[in-house]
Amino acid sequence: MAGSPVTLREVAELAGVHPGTVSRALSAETRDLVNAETAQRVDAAVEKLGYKPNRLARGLKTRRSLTVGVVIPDLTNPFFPPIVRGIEDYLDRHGYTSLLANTDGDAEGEQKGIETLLGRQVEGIVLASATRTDAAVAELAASSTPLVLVNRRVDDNRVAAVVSDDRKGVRLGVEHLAELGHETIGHVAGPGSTSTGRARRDAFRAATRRLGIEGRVASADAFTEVAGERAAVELLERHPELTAIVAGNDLIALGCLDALAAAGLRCPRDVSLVGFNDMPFIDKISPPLTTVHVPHYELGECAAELLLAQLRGEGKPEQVLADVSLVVRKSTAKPRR
Amino acid sequence: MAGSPVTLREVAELAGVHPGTVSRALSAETRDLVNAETAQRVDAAVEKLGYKPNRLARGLKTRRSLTVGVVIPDLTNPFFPPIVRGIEDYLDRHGYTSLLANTDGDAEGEQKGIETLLGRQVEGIVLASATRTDAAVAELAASSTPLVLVNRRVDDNRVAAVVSDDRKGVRLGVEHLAELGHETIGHVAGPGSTSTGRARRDAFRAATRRLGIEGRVASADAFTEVAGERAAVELLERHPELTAIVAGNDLIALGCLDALAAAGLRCPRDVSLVGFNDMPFIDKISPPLTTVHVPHYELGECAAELLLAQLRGEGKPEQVLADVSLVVRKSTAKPRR
DNA sequence: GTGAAAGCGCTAACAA
DNA sequence: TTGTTAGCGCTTTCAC
Repeated sequence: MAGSPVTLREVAELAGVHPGTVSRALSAETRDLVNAETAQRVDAAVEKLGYKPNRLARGLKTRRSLTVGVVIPDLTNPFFPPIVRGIEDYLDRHGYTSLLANTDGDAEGEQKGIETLLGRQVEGIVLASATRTDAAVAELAASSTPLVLVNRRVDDNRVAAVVSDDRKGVRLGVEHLAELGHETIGHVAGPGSTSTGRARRDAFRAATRRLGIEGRVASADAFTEVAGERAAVELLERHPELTAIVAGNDLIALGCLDALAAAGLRCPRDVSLVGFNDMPFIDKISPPLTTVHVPHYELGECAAELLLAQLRGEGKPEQVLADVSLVVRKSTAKPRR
Repeated sequence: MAGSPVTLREVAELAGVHPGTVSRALSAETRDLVNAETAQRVDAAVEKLGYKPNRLARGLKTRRSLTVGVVIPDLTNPFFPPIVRGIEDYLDRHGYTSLLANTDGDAEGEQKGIETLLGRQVEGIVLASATRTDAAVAELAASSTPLVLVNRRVDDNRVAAVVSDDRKGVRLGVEHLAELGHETIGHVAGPGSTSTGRARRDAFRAATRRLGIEGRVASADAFTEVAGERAAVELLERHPELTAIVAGNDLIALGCLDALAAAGLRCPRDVSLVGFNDMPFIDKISPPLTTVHVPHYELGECAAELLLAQLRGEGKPEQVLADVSLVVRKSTAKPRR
């Protein structure tokens, strides 16, 4: 059925015109440079032959691959697929394709991923794995490759980023807990090397202080369930008086749940728990997690939009803050008397 | 930092040799055709200039894009990311890259996705969205594009596929329930248009018959929670006597849980439930789901391996059956007296 | 409005 | 062992 691919040259022959003319007739921007009748003849030939332009060849000539790279820590972390789809759907609507790279959470993997993508002639990169002082990101930003960070940012705020409103999210969580009557609240922070880990921790400190609540902090060294559990165990040992925990994200919250269970504590009866992200399926766990909802898909779309704008040369790097909201489920309750 | 990309020509100039020689020196297969000393000079120039070969150009010449397409229903379905990573990791180790396409579950989306990928000059396709009589798949298979199906197969068994052992999985589930003492078991099947939906339903019928158990079947029209719930509601209404359900997959099992809750039934106290896939986080729900474990990641790796073998011209299309096992958690128990 | 010709960056015969 | 030449499939000046 496919045979060997039809080339533009063959279309030209069938239509009885020069290859250059076919090229012009087929490109939207140059189509009106060609006689309407000729253009139709070309269309007919294209149709008849089932011609599909070779994008590699086109890219070679135009020096545009119509491809962008997407760097994420790990596709199997359910947090990322919605972001990726947001990016891909947006790109798709604009004729672009994305290439994915997983870093598996380390700087080396990130560097390698970026290089692979660059070797594939991506025109720009959306990166979700940034650490606050990310060397690879700094290098990219210094180069001429358009770059947009998503979810996490770097300290240098000249690099474009679309992130969720960490400060507001945590504030909402703490306020919710305060309204329920909690007076001593713990926070299992994500790694301080990430903007999200740091910003949420700072926001936690600020919110508790403002509300006159006792805040206790422990740090997980990764946004994972096991790291969250370790930190939560420590937090609970040091501060058995706390009646609620705000977790650095949902995965860490899962770890907190493990730690609570291990300590013989029930959630929310003994300790209330608030997550961050509202990742897929987190409403199915037991107890359904009260968490800060982040519009993942839109985050991705927005990042893709910013990137394409940069590629078009429009608009300089920009920082976008996505709004968040608290979704109250069953992991929070009044503190036990 | 990046500047305008360094070309092979510039490397040649710096090394004082012909571009052709550089090309030879840089390709592993032809490297020994060139003087060791010259080769080193080339390496030095490459290093100095930070040369990165342009894969588009190479692909244009060699007619190999080193790219394969991956077609899945929806990346945000947590079932697929592990498969995709298995594919990508394998490809990566072999110098290939993958391009992703989401079909959103319909034939039209699939057709469109395939076309997009083909337009991107993919050398082959791994497809996870096949229906049993998939027209797009048939067309692809008839063409010369290497193709490997994963997870689901088509009725035509000449097309390569790596799928899980549906028959065994369901048998394990039914046997487990039988051992617990259940005598009337329901099955909420997935769509009969898919190989998995059909095979599991057939396996259910066979297993119940063999064990002398009453089997009751209802069909969901999609592998989703809502479709599963609808079918389960119907099943429960028609057969209130059943004490256990085998779901077509984990998402359908989630729907069954909803239906049970709506009917005021508790799991596993009133009705036991077995899923299929053991997808990420399904062990976190309430109650943790007893389900058939499928090695997703390995499925992906295996599919990628078969595809690359086809690309090398080795081995003809092959059918691979991945082994499964039952993982017993908390959603199954003895039937209530 | 269309043809001619050159060339994107690379590889692969063929010569030398 | 290395240089020469041609060309992958396409776009884009430049003439006509």
